[in-house]
Amino acid sequence: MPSVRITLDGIDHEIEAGTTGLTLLGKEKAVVAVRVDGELRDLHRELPGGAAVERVGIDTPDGLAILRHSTAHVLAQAVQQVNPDAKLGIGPPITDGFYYDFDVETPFTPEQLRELEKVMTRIIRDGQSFRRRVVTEEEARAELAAEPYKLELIGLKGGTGQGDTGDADVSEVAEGASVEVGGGELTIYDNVARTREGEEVVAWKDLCRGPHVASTRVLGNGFQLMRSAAAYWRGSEKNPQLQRIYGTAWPSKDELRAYTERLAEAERRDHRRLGAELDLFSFPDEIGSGLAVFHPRGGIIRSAMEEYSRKRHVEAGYEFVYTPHATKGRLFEVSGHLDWYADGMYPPMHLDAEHHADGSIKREGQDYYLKPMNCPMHNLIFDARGRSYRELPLRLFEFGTVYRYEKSGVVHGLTRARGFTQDDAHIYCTREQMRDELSSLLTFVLDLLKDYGLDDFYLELSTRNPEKSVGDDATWEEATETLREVAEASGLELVPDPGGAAFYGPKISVQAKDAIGRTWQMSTIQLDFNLPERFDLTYQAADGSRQRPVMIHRALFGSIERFFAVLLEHYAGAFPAWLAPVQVLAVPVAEPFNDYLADVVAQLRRAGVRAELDDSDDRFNKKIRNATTQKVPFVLIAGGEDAENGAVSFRFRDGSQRNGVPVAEAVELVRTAIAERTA
RNA sequence: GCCGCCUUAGCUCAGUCGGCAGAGCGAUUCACUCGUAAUGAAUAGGUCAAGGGUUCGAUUCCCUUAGGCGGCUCCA
Repeated sequence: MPSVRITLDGIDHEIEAGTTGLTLLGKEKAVVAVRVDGELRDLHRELPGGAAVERVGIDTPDGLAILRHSTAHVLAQAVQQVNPDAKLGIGPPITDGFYYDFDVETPFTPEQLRELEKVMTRIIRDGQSFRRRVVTEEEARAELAAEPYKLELIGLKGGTGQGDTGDADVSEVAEGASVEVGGGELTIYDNVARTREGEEVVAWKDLCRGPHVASTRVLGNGFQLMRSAAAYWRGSEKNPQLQRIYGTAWPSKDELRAYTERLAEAERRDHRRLGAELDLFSFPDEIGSGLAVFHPRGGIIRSAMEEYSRKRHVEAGYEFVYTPHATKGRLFEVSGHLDWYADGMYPPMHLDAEHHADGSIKREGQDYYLKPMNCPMHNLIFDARGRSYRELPLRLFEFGTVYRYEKSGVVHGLTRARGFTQDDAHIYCTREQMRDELSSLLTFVLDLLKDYGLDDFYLELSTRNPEKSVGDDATWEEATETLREVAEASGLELVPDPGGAAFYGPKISVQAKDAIGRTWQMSTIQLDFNLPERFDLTYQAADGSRQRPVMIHRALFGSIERFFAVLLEHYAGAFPAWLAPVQVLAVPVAEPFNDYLADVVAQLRRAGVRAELDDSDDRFNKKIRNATTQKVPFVLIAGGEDAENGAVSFRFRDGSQRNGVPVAEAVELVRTAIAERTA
């Protein structure tokens, strides 16, 4: 056999011509594929001479994607084994798992998922190998004649590229924008099983770019089917819905367990659950879907959040305004909202129409709308009188409540509500001021978010969607570039979001990671040259000319309700003392010390602390337990020993204690922790 | 809006293959109460989401509506 040279992870190797990844690396169980000159390949394929070969470990992002994608294939095989009439959609890997879409007569039931898991386990134990085979378009069409969706994918790419999503960008596929057109050749993967006689048979096949793990055995350590749901074919609601099965897959059972534990933790932190447990807010059916009421405890947290924000905004030179919740439609015609977002607005209330007895119109009525955004009203404040360049930047701030008619299926607790309050500001400035204003604004935003306890950020730059926008290219270009420069100067990671901008201008959004690693879109900063134009806003410049201001839209929390939910989940309900609804709970060791502690509570309240005394009939240990489940930051305990010494004992939220603290010192300790937001 | 699932006491959930409904926590009352996560007992609390249909009889089966949950689409 002639030999060829390759490099393996940078080290020179001499191998026999025709050696596959499997022969070379088959003993290394953690290697699921190789990267040959930068391209991911199956272990079954030959390693070409001169190639730079790298191991792809099962724990790497690529390795996990391959593992999950292969598991998706096994799922599809299982589905078709149970139900040969099921037609295949696509089955890509996604974060932490995979899905596969099927066209089936009836949706999958949870029982069927358990059954499918068993069938999958049998396939996996069977040790089938994934074998890649290049086919022509004609061959693919012939072999997949019974798979209409696969045929559609073949047709989509004009005969080149790949069919299944492979490692395709899932979001692209979901949007149906571009089923990946990579590869240049069509491939089918055969799942080859071996009979007892040692004969190889093709158990199943699927159009797919791959790559795949070498054998189904690799998948046996940690997969689970999670749920089923409907999904539109190629992500468009104009298309039929397929039945999607979601699954997860991991290299080991421990990792699978860690993942399910992570899900359980997220569920325990769910703001809807904590909101009820801690008596913070609710969504009464009587009011309507997506419209929250805040209970006293939630209310005090919210007001503490708002109060601190207000203070910081005053310091940063914002002025406070108030605007109504409803307006005549004309305002949103001028702004363009009715052109772009009428569907997302509550329908109009038609008011003031009068009719003659014969039904003819005596007076035309007016359409009034609940406001979905505050900016048009702020523009009217700007325009209420002539403005001078000396007033700029003019920063108008409002906790402005807006109403958006969210579709029924998308309403989700406080994070996606139909009525919510934005911490909304609009900054009017000159073009010259714009850059400085934006960069100080970004600093302000990040500093403030940090004060609320979030500190892991990245930025997203949302750029123009030509289908949904107003204004000319040059203006958009200038606005976008300015934002980009400011974002890049921050030193934070900047992720592009093409087409994600609002109709009037591009935006930077701040994405924050919470305590368990989920990211949330928080603040948005949008640069807008268009609304000032539409509202014909002007100021008088130093030379006496009339100039058009630039407008910056910004919200830090986005929506207070949503930010509340994010913090609630971030802290798992254990708010820092400055936000906690009850900051101190005083617990007497026994009834005779109620009065003593009542006096301590009174002192705390005088110091501005939200303190309560637990003088219920519960026994001492039960009171401690109650304080713990309510996640009170400071529990103050007093019994005979403390009372004699004019002291109290602390029990902190982590269970630690500090006993015999003189009352004055205790009050000071609590007061300081709250004022400095340190506990 | 679309698909699926769900709705039983304030909360979390049992249960009835169609025959006037149960637990734990919580609440109320009484008794108990001395050092860091559950004292005991009693009591109250439900048109089994709403409306319609099938049936001798419906919380249970069917239909409609509302609300919730999980996805999809959407998210200015």
